Amino acid sequence: MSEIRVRFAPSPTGKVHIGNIRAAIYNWLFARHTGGKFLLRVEDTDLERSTPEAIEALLECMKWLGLSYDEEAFYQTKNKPRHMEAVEKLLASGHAYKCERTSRDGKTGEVVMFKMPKEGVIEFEDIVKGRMAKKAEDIQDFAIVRSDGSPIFHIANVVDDIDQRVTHIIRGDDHVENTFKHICIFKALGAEVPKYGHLSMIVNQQGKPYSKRDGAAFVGEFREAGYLPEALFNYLLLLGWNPGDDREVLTKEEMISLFDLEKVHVTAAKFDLKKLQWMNGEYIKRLPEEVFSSELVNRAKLSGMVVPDGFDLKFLVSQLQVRTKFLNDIPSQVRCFFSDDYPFDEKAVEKRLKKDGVKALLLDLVERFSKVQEWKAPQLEEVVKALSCGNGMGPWVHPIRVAVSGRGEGIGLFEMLELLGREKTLARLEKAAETMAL
RNA sequence: GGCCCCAUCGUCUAUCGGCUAGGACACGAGCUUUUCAUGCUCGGUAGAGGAGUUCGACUCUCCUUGGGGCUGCCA
Repeated sequence: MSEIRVRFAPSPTGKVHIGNIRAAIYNWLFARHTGGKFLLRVEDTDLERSTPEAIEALLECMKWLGLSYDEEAFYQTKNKPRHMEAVEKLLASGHAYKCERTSRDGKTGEVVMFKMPKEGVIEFEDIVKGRMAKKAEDIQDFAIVRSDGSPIFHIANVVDDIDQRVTHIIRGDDHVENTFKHICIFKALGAEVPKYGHLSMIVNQQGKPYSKRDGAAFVGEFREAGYLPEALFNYLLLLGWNPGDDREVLTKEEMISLFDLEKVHVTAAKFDLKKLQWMNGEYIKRLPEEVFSSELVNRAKLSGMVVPDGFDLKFLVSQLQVRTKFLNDIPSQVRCFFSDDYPFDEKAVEKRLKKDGVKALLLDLVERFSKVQEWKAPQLEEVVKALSCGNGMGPWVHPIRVAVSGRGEGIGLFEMLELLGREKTLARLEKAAETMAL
């Protein structure tokens, strides 16, 4: 058995759809699992959209997800001579013919048509869908060369697959019907027909193909929203495949060794953002502390913040990492630590500070906190505990939090105060008492 | 219209004829006697409908219904 070779063949349009990248993921895993080659073919025949920028974006996206490809990237436009060579061959052997035609959008001219067999059944064993069959008579002859002389997808795709010696074509479900046509081209060209595996589509809640109207649909958008590539990769993989047991968060090694194309689902899967979000949180939790830490510093910097001298970053990280679902949430979570210019959440202020007695309470706390010997979370907690007389600390905790951080949520309150330090804490409590509390 | 494909909790799914139908997300309740989380415990919700094959069907067959794909000088 010869080497397994699969390919990912996107048209670079600037944005990579999640359905498309899932096909790439499956191809990649299949290649890595079998020890075969994962090839990249850029189907750049649409000169309008296939700009260098679009190609760059595509490569960047694959790199981000860790979809490393073998050999050199193959550019479809560069293979045009071979496409036309194949067309000549088909013309010569009677598998194709020229004919005058008018296209849907009114173009008239001579095109080359592929001649479908008029009888018999075209069949193939789809690795994910099983036996597929279609009567040849149900498929019309179809164009393979435009009136302007350029080769059409069907012929280009098949010839490229022959030239790249692709053994397994793993692609979206929307290509099943094309497969019957393509098989005929392979045969007419005297080439070996590759194996096929068609992947179901990712659909929205209504069961329609998932598109940008349904939310983030392109890889770049998930990246910008603060998703980790590993989380997106893992989630997309699970949309139509599972290892056969209850494991869901998998390492790349596990994915590679467990992946089985035959166990990929035939049915369309609905995209569930909530589960992806959960998955992302799982990956953030698993991030090495120093990686999360530098990510935090970077994002703070990008938002115009600097870590103050002597700040206990490690402590902040330990508190923040478990509760971060999106890397993008980091700036708003750390602002109150790195800057005195932090925004106040209207609702939180209204609910916690604009209440009778809060002003007196905050001033009282300033008194009590200023007497604390050691500025550490447990000691600070003692102060509030004493005030609450063993009842819930809620009435004290909430106003303090809003006063010192501007928000109704965040890391543990006393850890927060410890990180802020005595000086800032007291100043902020006082200021809130003066300016906002009743 | 024609052709092809599909059908288990709200969602992703396990089950390759023996099921008291399991897990995860989401949701609800509780605990961790401070928020928000994390963690843990508990809970509800599923086999589209109808025939058949079989001792036995969610699993096999057929029909109905529902959904999707394709039907381009797009890819």
